[in-house]
Amino acid sequence: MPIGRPREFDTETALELATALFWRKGYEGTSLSDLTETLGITRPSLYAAFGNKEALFRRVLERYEAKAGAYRTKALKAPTALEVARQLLEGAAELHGDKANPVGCLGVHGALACSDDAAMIRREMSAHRIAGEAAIRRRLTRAKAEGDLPADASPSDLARYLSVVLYGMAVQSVGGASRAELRRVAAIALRQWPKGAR
Amino acid sequence: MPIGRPREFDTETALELATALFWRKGYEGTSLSDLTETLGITRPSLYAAFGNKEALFRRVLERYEAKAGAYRTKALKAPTALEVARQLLEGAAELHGDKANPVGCLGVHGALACSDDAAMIRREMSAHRIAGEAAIRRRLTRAKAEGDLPADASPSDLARYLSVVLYGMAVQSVGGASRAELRRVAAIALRQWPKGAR
DNA sequence: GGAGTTCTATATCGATAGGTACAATAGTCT
DNA sequence: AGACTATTGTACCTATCGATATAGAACTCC
Repeated sequence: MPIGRPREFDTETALELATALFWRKGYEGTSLSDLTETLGITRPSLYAAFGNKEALFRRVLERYEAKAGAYRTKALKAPTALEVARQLLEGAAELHGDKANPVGCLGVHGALACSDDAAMIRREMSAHRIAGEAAIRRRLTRAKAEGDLPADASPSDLARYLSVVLYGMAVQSVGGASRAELRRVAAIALRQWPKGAR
Repeated sequence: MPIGRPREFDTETALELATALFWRKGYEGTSLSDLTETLGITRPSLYAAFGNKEALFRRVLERYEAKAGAYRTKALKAPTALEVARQLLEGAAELHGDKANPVGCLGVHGALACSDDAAMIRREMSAHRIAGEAAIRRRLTRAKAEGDLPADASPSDLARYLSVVLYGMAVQSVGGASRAELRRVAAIALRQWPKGAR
Protein backbone atom coordinates (compact mmCIF):
# COMPACT_ATOMS: atom_id res chain seq x y z
CA MET A 1 0.00 0.00 0.00
CA PRO A 2 1.27 3.46 -0.86
CA ILE A 3 2.69 5.68 1.83
CA GLY A 4 1.75 9.15 0.61
CA ARG A 5 3.48 12.47 0.43
CA PRO A 6 6.04 12.95 3.19
CA ARG A 7 5.60 15.71 5.75
CA GLU A 8 7.73 18.73 4.97
CA PHE A 9 8.36 19.77 8.56
CA ASP A 10 9.69 18.03 11.63
CA THR A 11 7.00 17.44 14.21
CA GLU A 12 9.48 17.46 17.08
CA THR A 13 10.85 20.90 16.31
CA ALA A 14 7.29 22.05 15.70
CA LEU A 15 6.33 20.82 19.16
CA GLU A 16 9.33 22.57 20.61
CA LEU A 17 8.33 25.88 19.05
CA ALA A 18 4.73 25.36 20.13
CA THR A 19 5.89 24.67 23.68
CA ALA A 20 7.72 27.97 23.81
CA LEU A 21 4.62 29.76 22.56
CA PHE A 22 2.16 28.14 24.98
CA TRP A 23 4.64 28.56 27.80
CA ARG A 24 4.88 32.26 27.23
CA LYS A 25 1.32 33.10 26.29
CA GLY A 26 -0.81 30.36 27.79
CA TYR A 27 -3.38 28.19 26.06
CA GLU A 28 -5.90 30.82 25.11
CA GLY A 29 -3.37 33.56 24.57
CA THR A 30 -1.79 31.54 21.81
CA SER A 31 -3.83 31.76 18.61
CA LEU A 32 -3.67 29.46 15.65
CA SER A 33 -2.21 32.33 13.67
CA ASP A 34 0.57 32.61 16.26
CA LEU A 35 1.20 28.91 15.91
CA THR A 36 1.19 28.67 12.12
CA GLU A 37 3.34 31.77 11.82
CA THR A 38 5.92 30.62 14.34
CA LEU A 39 6.00 27.03 13.17
CA GLY A 40 6.12 28.06 9.53
CA ILE A 41 3.25 25.71 8.81
CA THR A 42 -0.11 26.26 7.20
CA ARG A 43 -3.29 25.69 9.12
CA PRO A 44 -4.34 22.44 7.44
CA SER A 45 -0.86 21.01 7.97
CA LEU A 46 -1.12 21.71 11.66
CA TYR A 47 -4.53 20.10 11.88
CA ALA A 48 -3.41 17.08 9.88
CA ALA A 49 -0.41 16.59 12.14
CA PHE A 50 -1.89 17.27 15.56
CA GLY A 51 -5.67 17.13 15.29
CA ASN A 52 -6.65 20.47 16.75
CA LYS A 53 -5.42 23.15 19.12
CA GLU A 54 -6.45 21.26 22.23
CA ALA A 55 -4.75 18.05 21.14
CA LEU A 56 -1.63 19.99 20.23
CA PHE A 57 -1.61 21.55 23.67
CA ARG A 58 -1.80 18.13 25.28
CA ARG A 59 1.21 17.01 23.27
CA VAL A 60 3.02 20.15 24.34
CA LEU A 61 2.07 19.54 27.95
CA GLU A 62 3.65 16.08 27.83
CA ARG A 63 6.90 17.49 26.51
CA TYR A 64 6.83 20.27 29.08
CA GLU A 65 6.34 17.93 31.98
CA ALA A 66 9.00 15.60 30.73
CA LYS A 67 11.56 18.37 30.24
CA ALA A 68 10.81 21.40 32.39
CA GLY A 69 9.20 19.29 35.11
CA ALA A 70 11.99 16.75 35.23
CA TYR A 71 13.49 18.37 38.29
CA ARG A 72 10.31 17.51 40.16
CA THR A 73 10.40 13.78 39.58
CA LYS A 74 14.12 13.81 40.23
CA ALA A 75 13.68 15.74 43.45
CA LEU A 76 11.21 13.20 44.78
CA LYS A 77 13.91 10.56 44.63
CA ALA A 78 16.22 12.45 46.97
CA PRO A 79 17.11 10.51 50.12
CA THR A 80 15.76 12.87 52.76
CA ALA A 81 12.71 15.10 53.06
CA LEU A 82 14.93 18.14 53.46
CA GLU A 83 16.78 17.24 50.31
CA VAL A 84 13.50 16.72 48.46
CA ALA A 85 12.34 20.16 49.50
CA ARG A 86 15.66 21.71 48.66
CA GLN A 87 15.78 20.21 45.19
CA LEU A 88 12.20 21.21 44.48
CA LEU A 89 12.72 24.81 45.51
CA GLU A 90 16.12 25.23 43.91
CA GLY A 91 14.93 23.43 40.78
CA ALA A 92 12.12 25.92 40.44
CA ALA A 93 14.59 28.77 40.89
CA GLU A 94 16.78 27.36 38.13
CA LEU A 95 13.84 26.77 35.81
CA HIS A 96 12.10 30.09 36.21
CA GLY A 97 15.31 32.02 36.57
CA ASP A 98 16.65 30.72 33.27
CA LYS A 99 16.52 33.63 30.87
CA ALA A 100 16.43 31.16 28.01
CA ASN A 101 13.04 29.95 29.16
CA PRO A 102 9.87 31.96 28.77
CA VAL A 103 8.67 33.46 31.99
CA GLY A 104 5.82 31.92 33.89
CA CYS A 105 4.76 28.35 33.98
CA LEU A 106 2.49 26.30 31.81
CA GLY A 107 0.81 24.90 34.89
CA VAL A 108 0.05 28.26 36.42
CA HIS A 109 -1.07 29.64 33.09
CA GLY A 110 -3.43 26.75 32.80
CA ALA A 111 -4.70 27.18 36.33
CA LEU A 112 -5.94 30.62 35.53
CA ALA A 113 -6.89 29.96 31.94
CA CYS A 114 -9.27 32.57 30.96
CA SER A 115 -12.58 32.00 29.26
CA ASP A 116 -15.07 29.21 29.68
CA ASP A 117 -14.12 27.66 26.35
CA ALA A 118 -10.98 26.39 28.01
CA ALA A 119 -12.80 24.82 30.93
CA MET A 120 -11.67 21.37 29.82
CA ILE A 121 -8.04 22.42 29.74
CA ARG A 122 -8.39 24.16 33.07
CA ARG A 123 -9.85 21.10 34.75
CA GLU A 124 -7.14 18.93 33.31
CA MET A 125 -4.33 21.19 34.46
CA SER A 126 -5.93 21.45 37.86
CA ALA A 127 -5.82 17.67 38.05
CA HIS A 128 -2.15 17.77 37.10
CA ARG A 129 -1.36 20.23 39.84
CA ILE A 130 -3.24 18.20 42.40
CA ALA A 131 -1.41 15.09 41.27
CA GLY A 132 1.91 16.90 41.59
CA GLU A 133 1.12 17.98 45.10
CA ALA A 134 -0.08 14.49 45.96
CA ALA A 135 3.24 13.06 44.79
CA ILE A 136 5.08 15.39 47.13
CA ARG A 137 2.72 14.51 49.94
CA ARG A 138 3.28 10.78 49.47
CA ARG A 139 7.01 11.30 49.48
CA LEU A 140 6.80 13.29 52.70
CA THR A 141 4.51 10.72 54.27
CA ARG A 142 7.15 8.13 53.60
CA ALA A 143 9.77 10.47 55.03
CA LYS A 144 7.75 10.81 58.20
CA ALA A 145 7.43 7.06 58.51
CA GLU A 146 11.18 6.84 58.12
CA GLY A 147 11.66 9.30 60.95
CA ASP A 148 12.85 11.84 58.46
CA LEU A 149 10.27 14.34 59.61
CA PRO A 150 9.22 15.03 63.19
CA ALA A 151 6.17 13.23 64.51
CA ASP A 152 4.12 16.41 64.68
CA ALA A 153 4.84 17.37 61.07
CA SER A 154 1.98 17.19 58.58
CA PRO A 155 3.06 15.83 55.19
CA SER A 156 0.00 17.25 53.48
CA ASP A 157 0.50 20.71 54.94
CA LEU A 158 4.16 20.69 54.04
CA ALA A 159 3.39 19.48 50.53
CA ARG A 160 0.82 22.23 50.13
CA TYR A 161 3.31 24.76 51.41
CA LEU A 162 5.90 23.60 48.90
CA SER A 163 3.36 23.78 46.09
CA VAL A 164 2.42 27.28 47.09
CA VAL A 165 6.02 28.47 47.04
CA LEU A 166 6.67 26.71 43.75
CA TYR A 167 3.73 28.38 42.04
CA GLY A 168 4.50 31.69 43.66
CA MET A 169 8.01 31.56 42.23
CA ALA A 170 6.57 31.03 38.78
CA VAL A 171 4.36 34.08 39.17
CA GLN A 172 7.26 36.06 40.53
CA SER A 173 9.37 35.19 37.53
CA VAL A 174 6.83 36.87 35.28
CA GLY A 175 7.72 40.10 37.01
CA GLY A 176 11.32 39.56 35.97
CA ALA A 177 12.84 38.04 39.07
CA SER A 178 16.40 36.88 38.44
CA ARG A 179 17.72 33.43 39.15
CA ALA A 180 19.73 34.71 42.09
CA GLU A 181 16.67 36.35 43.58
CA LEU A 182 14.64 33.19 43.19
CA ARG A 183 17.43 31.19 44.78
CA ARG A 184 17.31 33.41 47.83
CA VAL A 185 13.55 32.95 48.00
CA ALA A 186 14.12 29.21 47.90
CA ALA A 187 16.66 29.51 50.70
CA ILE A 188 14.25 31.44 52.90
CA ALA A 189 11.43 29.03 52.16
CA LEU A 190 13.69 26.20 53.20
CA ARG A 191 14.91 27.77 56.41
CA GLN A 192 11.90 26.66 58.38
CA TRP A 193 12.00 23.08 57.22
CA PRO A 194 11.29 20.79 60.18
CA LYS A 195 14.27 18.75 61.29
CA GLY A 196 13.88 15.03 61.32
CA ALA A 197 15.26 12.60 63.84
CA ARG A 198 17.82 11.25 61.40
CA MET B 1 -28.22 73.67 31.19
CA PRO B 2 -30.20 70.46 30.86
CA ILE B 3 -28.98 67.33 32.54
CA GLY B 4 -30.16 64.65 30.13
CA ARG B 5 -31.82 61.32 30.61
CA PRO B 6 -30.88 59.74 33.93
CA ARG B 7 -28.95 56.49 34.01
CA GLU B 8 -31.19 53.53 34.68
CA PHE B 9 -28.62 51.44 36.52
CA ASP B 10 -26.33 52.03 39.46
CA THR B 11 -22.70 52.26 38.44
CA GLU B 12 -21.49 51.07 41.82
CA THR B 13 -23.43 47.82 41.72
CA ALA B 14 -22.41 47.45 38.08
CA LEU B 15 -18.77 47.77 39.10
CA GLU B 16 -19.31 45.25 41.85
CA LEU B 17 -20.72 42.71 39.42
CA ALA B 18 -17.95 43.44 36.93
CA THR B 19 -15.37 42.93 39.67
CA ALA B 20 -16.73 39.49 40.40
CA LEU B 21 -16.58 38.61 36.73
CA PHE B 22 -13.02 39.85 36.11
CA TRP B 23 -11.89 38.30 39.38
CA ARG B 24 -13.16 34.89 38.32
CA LYS B 25 -12.36 34.93 34.62
CA GLY B 26 -9.53 37.43 34.22
CA TYR B 27 -9.38 40.35 31.85
CA GLU B 28 -9.38 38.54 28.57
CA GLY B 29 -11.57 35.70 29.73
CA THR B 30 -14.38 38.13 30.42
CA SER B 31 -16.15 39.11 27.21
CA LEU B 32 -18.36 42.09 26.64
CA SER B 33 -21.27 39.73 26.28
CA ASP B 34 -20.45 38.29 29.71
CA LEU B 35 -20.44 41.80 31.10
CA THR B 36 -23.62 43.08 29.50
CA GLU B 37 -25.47 39.91 30.39
CA THR B 38 -24.37 39.89 34.02
CA LEU B 39 -24.78 43.62 34.54
CA GLY B 40 -28.16 43.65 32.79
CA ILE B 41 -26.95 46.52 30.64
CA THR B 42 -26.79 46.99 26.90
CA ARG B 43 -23.49 47.45 25.19
CA PRO B 44 -23.81 51.18 24.42
CA SER B 45 -24.82 51.86 28.02
CA LEU B 46 -21.67 50.20 29.22
CA TYR B 47 -19.51 52.16 26.82
CA ALA B 48 -21.24 55.43 27.71
CA ALA B 49 -20.69 54.80 31.39
CA PHE B 50 -17.16 53.41 31.44
CA GLY B 51 -15.51 54.20 28.11
CA ASN B 52 -14.38 50.77 27.02
CA LYS B 53 -13.44 47.38 28.40
CA GLU B 54 -9.96 48.46 29.39
CA ALA B 55 -11.18 51.56 31.24
CA LEU B 56 -13.82 49.49 32.99
CA PHE B 57 -11.15 47.05 34.08
CA ARG B 58 -9.11 49.87 35.57
CA ARG B 59 -12.10 51.03 37.56
CA VAL B 60 -12.63 47.48 38.72
CA LEU B 61 -8.99 47.21 39.69
CA GLU B 62 -9.27 50.28 41.88
CA ARG B 63 -12.24 48.81 43.71
CA TYR B 64 -10.50 45.48 44.04
CA GLU B 65 -7.40 46.96 45.55
CA ALA B 66 -9.40 49.12 47.88
CA LYS B 67 -11.55 46.25 49.09
CA ALA B 68 -9.88 42.89 48.61
CA GLY B 69 -6.41 44.37 49.02
CA ALA B 70 -7.29 46.33 52.13
CA TYR B 71 -5.67 43.73 54.32
CA ARG B 72 -2.36 44.53 52.69
CA THR B 73 -2.31 48.21 53.52
CA LYS B 74 -3.59 47.43 56.98
CA ALA B 75 -0.94 44.79 57.53
CA LEU B 76 1.83 47.23 56.68
CA LYS B 77 0.78 49.35 59.63
CA ALA B 78 1.33 46.57 62.14
CA PRO B 79 3.86 47.42 64.83
CA THR B 80 6.41 44.67 64.21
CA ALA B 81 7.83 42.96 61.15
CA LEU B 82 6.58 39.61 62.40
CA GLU B 83 3.12 41.03 62.82
CA VAL B 84 3.26 42.53 59.33
CA ALA B 85 4.17 39.17 57.87
CA ARG B 86 1.56 37.39 59.93
CA GLN B 87 -1.22 39.74 58.88
CA LEU B 88 -0.22 39.55 55.23
CA LEU B 89 -0.17 35.77 55.17
CA GLU B 90 -3.29 35.27 57.22
CA GLY B 91 -5.08 38.00 55.32
CA ALA B 92 -4.38 36.17 52.10
CA ALA B 93 -5.69 32.96 53.64
CA GLU B 94 -8.90 34.70 54.67
CA LEU B 95 -9.32 36.36 51.28
CA HIS B 96 -8.66 33.37 49.10
CA GLY B 97 -10.27 30.93 51.47
CA ASP B 98 -13.53 32.86 51.50
CA LYS B 99 -15.98 30.77 49.55
CA ALA B 100 -17.99 33.93 48.84
CA ASN B 101 -15.12 35.28 46.79
CA PRO B 102 -14.21 33.99 43.37
CA VAL B 103 -11.11 31.86 43.37
CA GLY B 104 -7.81 33.24 42.22
CA CYS B 105 -6.64 36.78 42.32
CA LEU B 106 -7.06 39.66 39.94
CA GLY B 107 -3.38 40.44 40.27
CA VAL B 108 -2.22 36.97 39.40
CA HIS B 109 -4.72 36.70 36.59
CA GLY B 110 -3.36 39.92 35.22
CA ALA B 111 0.21 38.78 35.60
CA LEU B 112 -0.38 35.93 33.23
CA ALA B 113 -2.89 37.67 31.03
CA CYS B 114 -2.97 35.82 27.85
CA SER B 115 -2.69 37.36 24.44
CA ASP B 116 -0.64 40.29 23.23
CA ASP B 117 -3.70 42.49 22.97
CA ALA B 118 -3.65 42.75 26.73
CA ALA B 119 0.00 43.74 26.90
CA MET B 120 -0.92 47.13 28.30
CA ILE B 121 -2.98 45.58 31.07
CA ARG B 122 -0.23 43.08 31.79
CA ARG B 123 2.42 45.77 32.11
CA GLU B 124 0.20 47.78 34.37
CA MET B 125 -0.56 44.87 36.66
CA SER B 126 3.09 43.97 36.75
CA ALA B 127 3.80 47.48 37.94
CA HIS B 128 1.16 47.08 40.60
CA ARG B 129 2.70 43.87 41.84
CA ILE B 130 6.15 45.41 41.94
CA ALA B 131 4.76 48.38 43.83
CA GLY B 132 3.11 46.05 46.32
CA GLU B 133 6.33 44.20 46.93
CA ALA B 134 8.22 47.48 47.22
CA ALA B 135 5.80 48.63 49.91
CA ILE B 136 6.51 45.50 51.91
CA ARG B 137 10.23 45.97 51.39
CA ARG B 138 10.13 49.54 52.64
CA ARG B 139 8.20 48.46 55.70
CA LEU B 140 10.73 45.74 56.44
CA THR B 141 13.62 48.10 55.86
CA ARG B 142 12.15 50.33 58.53
CA ALA B 143 11.71 47.31 60.76
CA LYS B 144 15.35 46.46 60.36
CA ALA B 145 16.38 50.01 61.24
CA GLU B 146 14.22 49.72 64.33
CA GLY B 147 15.99 46.55 65.33
CA ASP B 148 12.87 44.63 64.57
CA LEU B 149 14.73 42.33 62.20
CA PRO B 150 18.21 40.87 62.72
CA ALA B 151 21.14 42.71 61.19
CA ASP B 152 21.78 39.96 58.66
CA ALA B 153 18.20 39.91 57.38
CA SER B 154 17.51 41.18 53.88
CA PRO B 155 14.31 43.23 53.66
CA SER B 156 14.14 42.84 49.90
CA ASP B 157 14.59 39.07 50.06
CA LEU B 158 12.01 38.75 52.78
CA ALA B 159 9.59 40.97 50.87
CA ARG B 160 10.08 38.86 47.77
CA TYR B 161 9.52 35.71 49.78
CA LEU B 162 6.28 37.09 51.19
CA SER B 163 5.13 38.08 47.72
CA VAL B 164 5.88 34.62 46.41
CA VAL B 165 3.87 32.93 49.15
CA LEU B 166 1.01 35.40 48.72
CA TYR B 167 0.74 34.72 44.98
CA GLY B 168 1.21 31.03 45.48
CA MET B 169 -1.71 30.99 47.88
CA ALA B 170 -3.85 32.66 45.24
CA VAL B 171 -2.93 30.00 42.72
CA GLN B 172 -3.52 27.29 45.26
CA SER B 173 -6.99 28.61 45.96
CA VAL B 174 -7.92 28.01 42.34
CA GLY B 175 -7.39 24.34 43.02
CA GLY B 176 -9.99 24.55 45.75
CA ALA B 177 -7.86 24.92 48.87
CA SER B 178 -9.96 25.63 51.92
CA ARG B 179 -9.47 28.50 54.29
CA ALA B 180 -8.15 26.18 56.96
CA GLU B 181 -5.61 24.70 54.57
CA LEU B 182 -4.44 28.14 53.51
CA ARG B 183 -4.16 29.16 57.14
CA ARG B 184 -1.84 26.25 57.80
CA VAL B 185 0.25 27.22 54.79
CA ALA B 186 0.47 30.72 56.25
CA ALA B 187 1.55 29.27 59.58
CA ILE B 188 4.32 27.23 57.99
CA ALA B 189 5.48 30.17 55.92
CA LEU B 190 5.67 32.22 59.07
CA ARG B 191 7.54 29.68 61.13
CA GLN B 192 10.90 30.69 59.76
CA TRP B 193 10.43 34.39 60.29
CA PRO B 194 13.67 35.89 61.62
CA LYS B 195 13.47 37.06 65.18
CA GLY B 196 14.33 40.66 65.87
CA ALA B 197 16.12 42.07 68.85
CA ARG B 198 13.00 43.64 70.25
C1' DG C 1 3.32 4.80 -15.80
C1' DG C 2 -0.84 4.78 -13.39
C1' DA C 3 -3.24 3.76 -8.72
C1' DG C 4 -3.50 4.89 -4.24
C1' DT C 5 -2.40 7.82 -0.34
C1' DT C 6 -0.97 11.74 2.30
C1' DC C 7 0.55 16.33 2.62
C1' DT C 8 0.25 21.46 1.21
C1' DA C 9 -1.98 25.79 -0.18
C1' DT C 10 -5.78 28.86 -1.06
C1' DA C 11 -9.79 30.36 0.23
C1' DT C 12 -13.43 30.25 3.18
C1' DC C 13 -16.71 28.79 6.97
C1' DG C 14 -19.79 30.27 11.10
C1' DA C 15 -19.09 32.22 15.60
C1' DT C 16 -17.58 35.61 18.41
C1' DA C 17 -14.47 39.36 19.77
C1' DG C 18 -14.57 44.56 20.96
C1' DG C 19 -16.73 48.60 19.50
C1' DT C 20 -20.49 52.07 17.22
C1' DA C 21 -24.22 54.74 14.25
C1' DC C 22 -28.51 56.04 14.71
C1' DA C 23 -32.91 57.03 16.17
C1' DA C 24 -36.05 56.83 19.93
C1' DT C 25 -36.67 57.92 24.83
C1' DA C 26 -36.66 60.37 29.30
C1' DG C 27 -35.27 63.52 31.98
C1' DT C 28 -33.94 68.90 33.42
C1' DC C 29 -33.73 73.39 32.10
C1' DT C 30 -35.83 78.14 30.60
C1' DA D 1 -44.42 73.85 25.85
C1' DG D 2 -40.08 73.59 23.74
C1' DA D 3 -34.91 73.35 23.73
C1' DC D 4 -31.25 70.77 25.12
C1' DT D 5 -28.74 66.71 26.75
C1' DA D 6 -27.67 62.12 28.13
C1' DT D 7 -29.11 57.28 28.12
C1' DT D 8 -31.18 53.32 25.83
C1' DG D 9 -32.12 49.62 22.40
C1' DT D 10 -31.58 47.78 17.75
C1' DA D 11 -28.85 46.63 14.44
C1' DC D 12 -24.53 46.46 12.53
C1' DC D 13 -19.30 47.18 11.82
C1' DT D 14 -14.56 45.05 11.10
C1' DA D 15 -11.26 41.82 12.83
C1' DT D 16 -10.11 37.60 14.46
C1' DC D 17 -11.16 33.22 16.56
C1' DG D 18 -10.77 27.92 15.70
C1' DA D 19 -11.61 24.85 12.08
C1' DT D 20 -12.37 22.96 6.97
C1' DA D 21 -13.62 22.00 1.91
C1' DT D 22 -11.38 21.49 -1.99
C1' DA D 23 -7.93 21.00 -5.29
C1' DG D 24 -3.29 20.28 -6.58
C1' DA D 25 1.45 18.46 -5.41
C1' DA D 26 4.66 14.75 -3.84
C1' DC D 27 5.55 10.42 -2.52
C1' DT D 28 5.46 4.77 -2.62
C1' DC D 29 3.60 0.74 -4.39
C1' DC D 30 2.32 -2.46 -8.24
